[in-house]
Amino acid sequence: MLDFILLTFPIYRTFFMKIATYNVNGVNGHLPILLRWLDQSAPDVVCLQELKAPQEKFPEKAIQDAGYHAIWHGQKSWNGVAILARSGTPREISRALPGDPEDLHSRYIEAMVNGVHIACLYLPNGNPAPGPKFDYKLRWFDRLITHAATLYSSKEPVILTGDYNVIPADLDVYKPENWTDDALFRPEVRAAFKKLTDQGWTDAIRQLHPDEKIYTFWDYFRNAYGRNAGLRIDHFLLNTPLKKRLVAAGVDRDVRGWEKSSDHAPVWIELAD
DNA sequence: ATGCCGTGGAAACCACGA
Repeated sequence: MLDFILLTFPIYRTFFMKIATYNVNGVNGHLPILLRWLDQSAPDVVCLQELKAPQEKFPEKAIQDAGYHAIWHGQKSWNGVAILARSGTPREISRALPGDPEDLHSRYIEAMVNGVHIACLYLPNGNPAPGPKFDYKLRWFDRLITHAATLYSSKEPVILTGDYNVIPADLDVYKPENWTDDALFRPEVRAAFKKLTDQGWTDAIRQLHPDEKIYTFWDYFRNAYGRNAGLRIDHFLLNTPLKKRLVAAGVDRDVRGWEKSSDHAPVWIELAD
């Protein structure tokens, strides 16, 4: 009943902040999808990954016209992350994950938005494993764990969100036995995710939906979406001050079914003010 | 089980994604 009231009368929605993460798989290639989703879902804050655009080719005007201020860290061809906010330009804190000045991938951006400290991340895929790409993934994960410990101890509201390229548990993959050797599911990677969450972070989706099969990614081929052969790899981690404010979390699953969609679907949470 | 699809950039194929 409370849900009915809150969702039915728009005025009540203003008491909540809706924050989303979306791996767009090409911010220009999938711009129409992004704009359609922004219009329909109207999140207050959005973290984007896989812009696949250099700094100067981010579609700033279209994003502005949709009602969002943005900061972004682009890169030619690959990676690229952004934070969008309705309320004003996010106050940027960092655009690199500390710990390796040699790492030039655009996979991390951090900002203050509406009093919340938000880290938007795109963790390396890591395939094939084993190999140099998998090593890079594990090193990147180590740096994230180190930095997350610092953020966690700050006591201010903190969100770590984005595409983690991690399947945390059997429940998060349509057929676990097919993924045992994959860089998204290997024991080292799941252990790293556990080490991170053991700092005290709350996995928002699992907090509110502990037993539900929920996916955020479906492969483009083999009719993966039609068969619901998906993975849950896009996550929201919240620190203790925000855990108490978490009122809803979900996946805009239908977006993945739109013509010319990204292979990921947007994930969102709602926080009480 | 598999890059069978899709993006971006360079070159009319290749790297990369998960």
